[in-house]
Amino acid sequence: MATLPPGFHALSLPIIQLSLAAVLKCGQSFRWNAYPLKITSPDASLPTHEYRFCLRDRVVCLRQTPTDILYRTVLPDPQPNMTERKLREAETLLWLKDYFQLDVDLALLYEQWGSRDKVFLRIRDRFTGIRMLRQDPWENLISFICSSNNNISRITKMVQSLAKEYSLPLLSIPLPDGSGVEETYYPFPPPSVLAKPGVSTRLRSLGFGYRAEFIHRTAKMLVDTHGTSTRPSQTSEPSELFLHTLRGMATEDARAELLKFVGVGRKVADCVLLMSLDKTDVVPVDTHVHQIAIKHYGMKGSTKGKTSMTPKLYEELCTKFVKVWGDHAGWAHSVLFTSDLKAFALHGLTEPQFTSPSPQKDRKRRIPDEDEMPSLLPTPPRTPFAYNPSPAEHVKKRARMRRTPE
DNA sequence: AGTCGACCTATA
DNA sequence: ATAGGTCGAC
Repeated sequence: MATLPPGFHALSLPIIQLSLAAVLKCGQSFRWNAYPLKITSPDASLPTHEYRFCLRDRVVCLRQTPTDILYRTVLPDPQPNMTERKLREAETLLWLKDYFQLDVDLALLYEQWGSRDKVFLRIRDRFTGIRMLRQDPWENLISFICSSNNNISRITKMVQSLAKEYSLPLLSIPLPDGSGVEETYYPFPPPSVLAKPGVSTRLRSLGFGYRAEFIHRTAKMLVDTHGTSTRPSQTSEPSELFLHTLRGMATEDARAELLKFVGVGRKVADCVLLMSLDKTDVVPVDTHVHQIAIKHYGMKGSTKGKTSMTPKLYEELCTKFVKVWGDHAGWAHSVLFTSDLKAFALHGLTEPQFTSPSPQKDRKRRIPDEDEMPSLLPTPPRTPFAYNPSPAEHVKKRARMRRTPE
């Protein structure tokens, strides 16, 4: 590290402990912005991106080198004096350590997961530095209410528009690419704001769909139960504090509390438990995780015909993964999940690049074969269950779809 | 107690 | 047709 960019401080941290690029865009938090930096020379020791996140009272900017996290605090005007700024910078450092849970030795966890699980061994070197964030429970809860029947890119748009619609702009600063264009940042709105009348109608018109009512009603439940104190503008509301207290509860009790909210089923509750309530062993099971379990961990089910996610099956999958990975099973799950996301992304990126005729005669949108889907590259062992003896129904449906080319 | 259809919307 | 599901009614 020769010189630090203006305003930045360095926190020594091997990239193996944290990969910002992987962690901030893998569907844990939906409110980080990533900006490419203009590259003058292809130097691997220089950051390629800047990442920004808007907290209640400041914007945190991050860059990463192989050996350090570079961080910078941006405060709204008027700019405080030097001693005050030092204080804020110290707060940001504390926030970083808490948010990224830097007390947890990720290299050690990877080693343990690898020794317990051969499947994990195959991917660990290609997906390093993927750790669980320690998010704010309120924001996390609302974000994952948005996640039902939804994909990451739309969830991201929804959460961002929620902040923009219901929070005042905190500050504006230029993009880091030197273009001079300014971007405005909005904090995540507190429960009292989303509990106000008319919110669900507005959210619907913003494209939240049936989740609009869930969000409004959940916010209302919280403020009706815990009240909304006259807050001196920059502190947490009672509802938010309540959600924080779930961290001190046993997993089952905390889960029971979360399940009381509308739009919160087992899957969403488990996401919140894992991502903001310190329940490191909780594995949120979705269709994707189910597929991974079938393909690589010998769980029953077919990789094609859709098996419905019954509560019983959900429990079975949970227990299975906890048995495989141990007390940080939820963390390990996140690594697997991210590697699988990457596998999908690769298909989107590499396929159109075949300029020369590929050996497979380019059918448009051909379905990837079983073996190329998983990110677990080096020949995944074909489990007895991975083969689906009767794909007939699926094939038939596809054939019919093709017949309407208009 | 399990199972089933509806639900907003965008995209492979 | 499905995306990291949940709700309400059998």
